[in-house]
Amino acid sequence: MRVSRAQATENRLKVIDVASQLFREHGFDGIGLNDLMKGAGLTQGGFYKQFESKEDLAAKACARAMEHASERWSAAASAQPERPFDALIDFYLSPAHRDETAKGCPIVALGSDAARHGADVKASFEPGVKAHLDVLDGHMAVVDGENPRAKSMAVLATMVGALLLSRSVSDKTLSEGFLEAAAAEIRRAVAT
Amino acid sequence: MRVSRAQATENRLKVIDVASQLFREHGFDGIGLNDLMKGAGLTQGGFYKQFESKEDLAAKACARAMEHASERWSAAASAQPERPFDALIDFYLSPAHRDETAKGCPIVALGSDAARHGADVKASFEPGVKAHLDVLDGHMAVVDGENPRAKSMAVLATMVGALLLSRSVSDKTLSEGFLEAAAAEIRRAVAT
DNA sequence: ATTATCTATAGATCTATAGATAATGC
DNA sequence: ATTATCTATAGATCTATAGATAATGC
Repeated sequence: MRVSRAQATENRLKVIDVASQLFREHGFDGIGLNDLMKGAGLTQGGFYKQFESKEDLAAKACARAMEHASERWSAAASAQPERPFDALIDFYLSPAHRDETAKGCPIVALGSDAARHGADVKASFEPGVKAHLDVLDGHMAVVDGENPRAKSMAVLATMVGALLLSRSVSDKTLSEGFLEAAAAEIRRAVAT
Repeated sequence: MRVSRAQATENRLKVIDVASQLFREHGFDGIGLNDLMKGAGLTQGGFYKQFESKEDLAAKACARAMEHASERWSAAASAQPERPFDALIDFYLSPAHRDETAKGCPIVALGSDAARHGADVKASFEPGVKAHLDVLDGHMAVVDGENPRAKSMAVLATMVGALLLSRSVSDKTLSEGFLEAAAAEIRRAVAT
C-alpha cells in the first residue's frame, strides 16, 4: 500500500491537478472529495493526510489552474510577437475555449466561486490575474508615456466577460457573437 | 395551517424572490432547500408541492433575478437619456454593486453556474441577456447605418468581466482599478 | 371537502476521522 | 520502524416523499 516518497509527492500533485479541472467543471460545491480522489486514482480516506481541508485543496487547485492559465496566456502572446493581441484573441475568444471549461480560463470558470470563498482562495487567484495583466502591459503600445495598466485591465475584462456570456446562453449565434464582438472591440482599442 | 389562495401565491413568489438572492450569494450548490424555505418563512416539507425540483426553482429564480436586473438596467439608462452610458457605468461599475452580490447582476453571480446547469436554467438566462443588449442598442450612436449590436455586446462583456474580476481579487486598489479601467474604456468606445 | 403547509423520515451523499494494512527506508 | 494509502464509519446535511394538521372555500 505504501508507495515511495517520490510517488507520494507525484500523487499529491495529481490530486491538485485533477481538482483544478474538476472544480472548474463542477464548481467548488459541485464535486465531492470521493470523486476528486477517485479522479486521481486514489481513495477518499487518504485525503486528510494530504490536505488540511477541502478549502485547502480548493486554494491549491485554484493556484495551480491560474499558473497554467498564465503560462498559456503568456506563451500565446509570445508566439506571435508582432501580433500578440491577435494571438491572444484567437486562443481565448474561440469556440474551442468556450467549450472546454475544465481546462479553460479559471477566472471565468471559478471567478464567482472565488468571490464567495475564503481569503485563501482569493489570495491564490490574485497573482494569476496580475500575471495576465503583466503580459498585456508588455505588449501594449505606449502612448504619451502613459501607464498601460488601465488599458490592460479593460482588455482582460472584455475577454473574461465575453467568454462568460458566451457560455451562459444556449443560442449559438448569440454565443459566438459575444466572442466576435469582443475580438473586434479589443483590436480597435489596442490599435496604435 | 392552510392559508388563502392569494397568500399561497404570494408565498410561492416569496420563495422565488428569496432564492434569487440566496442563489446569487451562495451559488446553486451552496445553499439547501431547508435554508431557502426558511428564508421565505416556510418549512422545507412544502417545497415539492410548490416546485418540481431544486433545478426547477433554480430556473425560476434565475429568470426572476434577470427580470429585476433588466428593469434596473433599463431604468438607469432611461433616467439620464442624454448620458445613458454614464448612468449605466455609475450604477453597474460601482463598489456598491461589487459588494452586493445577492442583489447585484445575476450574469456575474450565476453565469458560470448557469453554464454548468441544464437547459432550463440557460433558457431562463438568455432573454435577460438579450434585454440588456436591447437597452444598449437603443442608446448607441449609429455610425454608417451599422448595426449597433456588436458594440453593445462588447460593452456588456466589458462591464460583466470588470465586475467579475473586481470581485475575485482581495487587493482593493486592483479591484477598483478594474471598475475604473472598464468605465474609461467604455466611454471611449461609445463616444461618437 | 379541499388544500396549503407542517412534522417526520427515508435514503443518499458529504466532510472528516480512526485505525488497519502493507510497502518503503533506515 | 515509519508512513502512504486503504477500508470502515461517524455524524451532519441534502434532496425528496409520506402522511398529519388545520384553515379555506364551496
